[in-house]
Amino acid sequence: MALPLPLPPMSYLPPLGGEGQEALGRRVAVPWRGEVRVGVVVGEGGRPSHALRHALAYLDGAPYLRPEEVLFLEEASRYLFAPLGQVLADFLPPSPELRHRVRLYPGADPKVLPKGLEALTAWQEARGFDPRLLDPLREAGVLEEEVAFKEGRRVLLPLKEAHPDPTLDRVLQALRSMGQAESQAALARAAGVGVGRVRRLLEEGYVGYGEPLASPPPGEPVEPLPLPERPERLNGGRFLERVRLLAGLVAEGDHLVLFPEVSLLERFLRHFPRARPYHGGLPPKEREALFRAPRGLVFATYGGLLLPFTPRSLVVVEEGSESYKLPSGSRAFVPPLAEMRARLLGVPLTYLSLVPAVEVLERPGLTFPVPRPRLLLVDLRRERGHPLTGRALALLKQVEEKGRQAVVLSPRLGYSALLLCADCGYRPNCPDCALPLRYHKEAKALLCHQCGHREPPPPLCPRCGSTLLEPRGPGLEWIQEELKRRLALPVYRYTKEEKDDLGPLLAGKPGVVVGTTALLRGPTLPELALVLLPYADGFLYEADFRAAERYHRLLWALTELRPGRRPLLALQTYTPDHPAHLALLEGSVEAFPWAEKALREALAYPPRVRMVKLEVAHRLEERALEAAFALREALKGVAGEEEVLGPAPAPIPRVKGQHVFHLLLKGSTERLAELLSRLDRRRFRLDPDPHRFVGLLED
DNA sequence: AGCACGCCGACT
DNA sequence: GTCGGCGTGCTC
Repeated sequence: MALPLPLPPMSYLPPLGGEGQEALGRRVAVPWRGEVRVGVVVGEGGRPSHALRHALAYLDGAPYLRPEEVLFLEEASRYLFAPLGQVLADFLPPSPELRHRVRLYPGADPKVLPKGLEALTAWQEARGFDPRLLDPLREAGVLEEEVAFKEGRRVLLPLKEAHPDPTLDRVLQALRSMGQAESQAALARAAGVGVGRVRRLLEEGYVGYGEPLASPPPGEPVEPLPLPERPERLNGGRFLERVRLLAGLVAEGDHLVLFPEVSLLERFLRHFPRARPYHGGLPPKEREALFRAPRGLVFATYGGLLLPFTPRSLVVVEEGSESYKLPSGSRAFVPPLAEMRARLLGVPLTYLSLVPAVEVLERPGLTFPVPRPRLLLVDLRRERGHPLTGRALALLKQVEEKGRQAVVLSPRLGYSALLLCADCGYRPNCPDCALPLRYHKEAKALLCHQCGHREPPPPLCPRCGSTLLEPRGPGLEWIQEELKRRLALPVYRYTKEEKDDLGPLLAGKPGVVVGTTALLRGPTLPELALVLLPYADGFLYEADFRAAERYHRLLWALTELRPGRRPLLALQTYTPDHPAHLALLEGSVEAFPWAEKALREALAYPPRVRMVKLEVAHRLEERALEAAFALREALKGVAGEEEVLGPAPAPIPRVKGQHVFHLLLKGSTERLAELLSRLDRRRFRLDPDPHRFVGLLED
């Protein structure tokens, strides 16, 4: 039985009265450290080395997971170097709440009840009793327990068309126009009548309780673009062409389509009336319902991988997206798991994306022609003007004159202005992280974007006393202000945290939006004519080997910000001849990934070998370094020179008051498992497929 | 993960 | 003498 906790499976005896029943894949309630928790049976039999406890109850009539899903969990656990329970925790939808009642077995002597538990001669809700008192009774076998999932939330639904009584009919029609009501009182309020009227309708059978309605799927279907053969990857094309290609791949029968994030899933969903969404944003009931009976065309985020059905095929959309990386738990990167799932189910898998990930390049596939981007490279080594060069301003002026729209993209808030001394080069740092503090003009404060540390800016340079201490670097706020100063256009802001109402823009009014990459997930601007990156290199200067691949993918994604038309993409950059730029000028989505792949081959980076990251962190640098070297030491004689990299300080060596060191291990899954088995897992955190090297791993 | 236990250095 | 951080073992 596996609990959704970072633990390997544990053994229990079947629930009393449940002996001999099929158990594999069923959910069970079990006593766990004094409380009751929900787990899934992942195996049967075995020879226990100690006395086992009884599970309390099966929670489902039929298995919740099939043997196929259990096998997948086992394989994924091996692949991710994570306990099976961790994988379960990552992929299982959250369990509904438990209703747990207890009493003393009717035959038992009430004298066994300790003080305070006398009430247990009758059924009682288990919560409210100290689990530490209940557990001994359970152990002694005198506690009768009843465990089941709580009844789901039920809503009021109309059952008939009309009611002869006009007053009651008004209430009925109110419910019909609402679709459903939370409660009798809610309906009465909405209809402006007393609850008595609603109760009458209920008694007469005109309304009744039922499951909440699923959200209605809108959608204008597209003409499918069928292919003679099913390729393993499909790239390029326009967005709508990829939608049509997908429609061709999943034309009939059961299919599972994975998306990196909900916003992209919904963009596709508009064209697939047949598709059912499955993701964390759905009401739990809806999600649960699909999990219990998955079929048809399912559009899902990563959790869809555990849906207990065998689709005809799997499609992974935008396999290179960073959003496939789970930030916590097993820290899995999803596409390889999708591949594993398809292999175990014996069904084909297709990657569908604009720019192929380096990892999938070698698969047989099709790349469709892409409209050549309109790219303008502004060389910051030659052009004057900061943060906006003369050329950039001229472009913005054009947008203004023509009454169009522009997007100005800043590389995260973290790159907002730095406070720099023009005399001595002094730059204030965060006392807890080894990061320069960012100057936030609106807040008139220096902020650490990593840990949130905040301090007032010094009036003079603390090092040389100069008055020339001022903000430098094109931060989002600075750019926003500069735009407001130079343009008559309204300026909007769009970040993950702060989303201005873009209503006027969506209605076609002119304006400029300043934002982060959150803009890629935002609404489509109908009159978008210009996309400007005032500091394109900011996206490139990140300390990991995938930074360039990400940047290239970002540029291509920007060319699709306004499907159907091609806004001008203007980049202010110190490296105009970067291969990613050349690839766009060439109009090739594949050229850069191929070059990148060759580079990775030469350096023995993924995908040639797997790489895992071990992270050691401590408040004291000495201790962190010591622990990191201890890991290296433990591998001495076991691992070869080329299999271990580091320890090295993390790109940002101090985060949240902790000094961070990394150790990288390279090799096959089996080899890595062997190396990791030599190490004490409590001494480090593991990332089984690192994509970024900045920051601390989350739990 | 979360908890108990024991060790050890630090400090009122 | 006590407190808190840290390593270790364990959960069925």
